[in-house]
Amino acid sequence: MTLKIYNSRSRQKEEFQPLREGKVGIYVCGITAYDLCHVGHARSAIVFDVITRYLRYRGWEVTYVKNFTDVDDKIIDRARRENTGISEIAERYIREHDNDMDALGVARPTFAPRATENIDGMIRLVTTLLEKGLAYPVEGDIYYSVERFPGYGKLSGRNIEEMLAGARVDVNDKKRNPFDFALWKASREGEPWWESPWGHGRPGWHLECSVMCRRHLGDTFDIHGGGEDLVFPHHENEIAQSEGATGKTLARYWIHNGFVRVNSEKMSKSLGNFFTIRDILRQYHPEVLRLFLLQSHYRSPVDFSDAALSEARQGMNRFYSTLKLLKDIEAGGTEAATEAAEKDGEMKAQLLNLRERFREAMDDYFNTARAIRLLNTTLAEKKPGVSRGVLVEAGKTFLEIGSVLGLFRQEADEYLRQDREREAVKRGLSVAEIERLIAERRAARAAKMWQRADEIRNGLAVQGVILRDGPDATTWRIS
RNA sequence: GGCGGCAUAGCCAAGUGGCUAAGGCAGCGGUCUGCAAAACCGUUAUUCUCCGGUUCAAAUCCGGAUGCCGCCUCCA
Repeated sequence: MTLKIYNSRSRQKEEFQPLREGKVGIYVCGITAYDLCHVGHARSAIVFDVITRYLRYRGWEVTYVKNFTDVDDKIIDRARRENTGISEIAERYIREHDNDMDALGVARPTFAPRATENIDGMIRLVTTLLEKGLAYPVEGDIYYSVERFPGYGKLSGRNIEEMLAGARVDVNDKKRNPFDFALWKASREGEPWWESPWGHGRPGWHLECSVMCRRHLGDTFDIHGGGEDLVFPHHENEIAQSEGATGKTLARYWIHNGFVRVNSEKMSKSLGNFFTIRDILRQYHPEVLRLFLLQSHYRSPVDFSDAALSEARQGMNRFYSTLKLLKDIEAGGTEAATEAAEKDGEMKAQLLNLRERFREAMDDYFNTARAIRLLNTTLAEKKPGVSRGVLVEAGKTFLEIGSVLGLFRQEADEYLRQDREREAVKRGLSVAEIERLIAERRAARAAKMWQRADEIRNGLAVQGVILRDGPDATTWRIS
């Protein structure tokens, strides 16, 4: 069985064959550290987190590189506004980014290089491009000459003439062609600068990625990823720089994730329709956000809304309720499970099948939506008639698959407790008050005062508190 | 203006040539329960935006229409 990857470059699914036996190198464009990350960044991070987890699950040794852009116009602007240096700004938002990613359960990459740590490499690359006649200097700036690179546009499926015909290109008479882009910019007064053969200056945005991926992964590596919006011009320019300099293919497979939308529009800083990761994590468990995002295929757009998250929360509760049930069964606390039962064979087959079908789904260019459906389908398979041992095995299989998707990482009891407390707080309910009423109702029930008991339950139900009478205790959750 | 993507039930969403079109949420009926909840059983698209075409066979391929979105400027 082979893994199929949709390659943006060829616009079709291709069989994945790593360059080096048993190893995979993957580079993903990270963030520009000038503000808090929003749900769009979360999607990209989670998608590539799951991709690397799956590649590892499949047995490859993965080197995962994700960079930080820590010098850029926006960082400079922000530093100026806050009257501080760019490294303070970058440092702050890299830290915040890491906090958010940790909270989301996104594994740290193997390497997380920063642009400013690679200035020497960038200068060397620009020098090579100048020597090869692919770049030219103008007043301390160095531009890449897109016309000198024959393959320009091959990733995004454009050609220079067509784009020129479409107009809407910026006016800059320093450039020979409007699509030429800055490799190196002369620093103006008050801007950060580095010493270079062309005077004091700073790197253009695309340059860092060419340098950092090459440094960690070599001239040619397996997978290059990022958000859909990076296809043009960022990745196109990276190809021009890297392939122009080395004469070798930069990345063999290009993976681009689709956008998060809000009311059918792209979530973005400039539109102002974004939600930061931490805003969302105040309202929902990280795995709810994860489930929500992974329920769609990574290339499809996904519409973000509170209703959609709330729905994902229901799904997550269902999973964790089942995991709790399985755990209780393992602990021997539930009478339902027997030691051997007639449906064992069926369930075992189902579990074996689940692993296989999970792999099939993920092999089909990381179809997490299909994978999640499999979990749901398995959930629906009858528990009665299956023995304790097999149910315990089922729980383990779920956790195994969950570990690839980054789900079910928490103890079920703890998850459910946190969920109801979070939801109670969101609705302005007091946990202590709820529990007091439950105690009162229990007393009423013991005395068979059904009317009072129902009054309390209905009163709580109106506020969204659903009670569940168990054999020895009453538990509650928020609808 | 150029290039590209998407359209499947009340909502979300998989399926990209052939068994009865997955799954979730919501809804409805039932078992269970003091009443509930959970769980379980059953049920909810003769049909995939529309119109043509190819084929023995299409949600799936081709052409056209409509609608929505993205990239072309910083963007995950």
